[in-house]
Amino acid sequence: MKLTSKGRYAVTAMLDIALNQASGPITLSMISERQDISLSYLEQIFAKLKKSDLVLSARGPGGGYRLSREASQISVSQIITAMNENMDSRKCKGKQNCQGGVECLSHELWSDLSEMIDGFLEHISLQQLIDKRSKVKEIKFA
Amino acid sequence: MKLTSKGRYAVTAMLDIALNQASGPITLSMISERQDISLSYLEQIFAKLKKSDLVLSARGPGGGYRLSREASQISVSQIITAMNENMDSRKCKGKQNCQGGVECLSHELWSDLSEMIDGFLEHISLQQLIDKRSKVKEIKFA
DNA sequence: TAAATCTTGAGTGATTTGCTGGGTTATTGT
DNA sequence: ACAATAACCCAGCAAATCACTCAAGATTTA
Repeated sequence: MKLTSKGRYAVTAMLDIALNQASGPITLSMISERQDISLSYLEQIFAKLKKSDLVLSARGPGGGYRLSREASQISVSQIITAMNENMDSRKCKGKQNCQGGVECLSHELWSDLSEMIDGFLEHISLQQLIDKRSKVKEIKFA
Repeated sequence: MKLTSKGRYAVTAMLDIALNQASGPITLSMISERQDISLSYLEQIFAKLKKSDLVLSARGPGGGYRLSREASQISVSQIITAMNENMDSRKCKGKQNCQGGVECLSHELWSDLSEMIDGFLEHISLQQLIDKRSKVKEIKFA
């Protein structure tokens, strides 16, 4: 789980589509103007979004991008994960004496935390971000 | 809220101290060996950790670092925030027609999300990571 | 055919990453 | 006093990543 500005751009772009796709497919030019993200950078981002089946594309005039499914069925976690396809999480490579011993504990704890963050973002969909702005802030922990 | 490998290193190092400081201050050399992080990089990281008052240092023989307070009083959020001191979050700079209009909505939604992630990590302390490994995985959402 | 749009790829300056290497202070034990 | 230990400090540096530009196709619509 990595949370960079690239992921932010991706979520922003997906939100833009969710908010505007009622009137038809959204072109990258529109997103570029509205969200102030360069066209070519959007192209890179959407190549990954499409690879992960989060958007559908249509070429030619009148074409553009649409969400591949309802906004309620797309989680923030899925979008961010799509950006870091080459996940590292190499655990203990490069260290010989790290076979489940105490040295490795911190690594395991970190990957637990990473899973927790991922699980948290898995519960937040685009639709939730849009609809329940005030509500979603009140998420509490057991 | 930015979640990079630097933050991971910092959390790992803090966990290492929490797990080992019973026998006295922990030197960076020890962390370097145990966690396989270069000494100089640790120095950079601990400069920030100290600046944020998350650790105490003692020089000379027998010196090293200790947590500035109990592990239960140090949240993951605090550690990660200490790494990205120069937080950007520039919202809508560089765009004229973005004065609370529809164009800005995605930005607001993202910063809501960012707050949510931060709030989530604020609820997770080093001690929780260590103690309640199985328990903490069962955090549920309202 | 012409225009719109996605698709692909090469390249680029700026920044960050993670590290090397050199020091300087402050503290401790002998 | 002296030497060893350790935190501190700083300059640089290759590699990676970031965010972007530019250019050229490929596909669809009108």
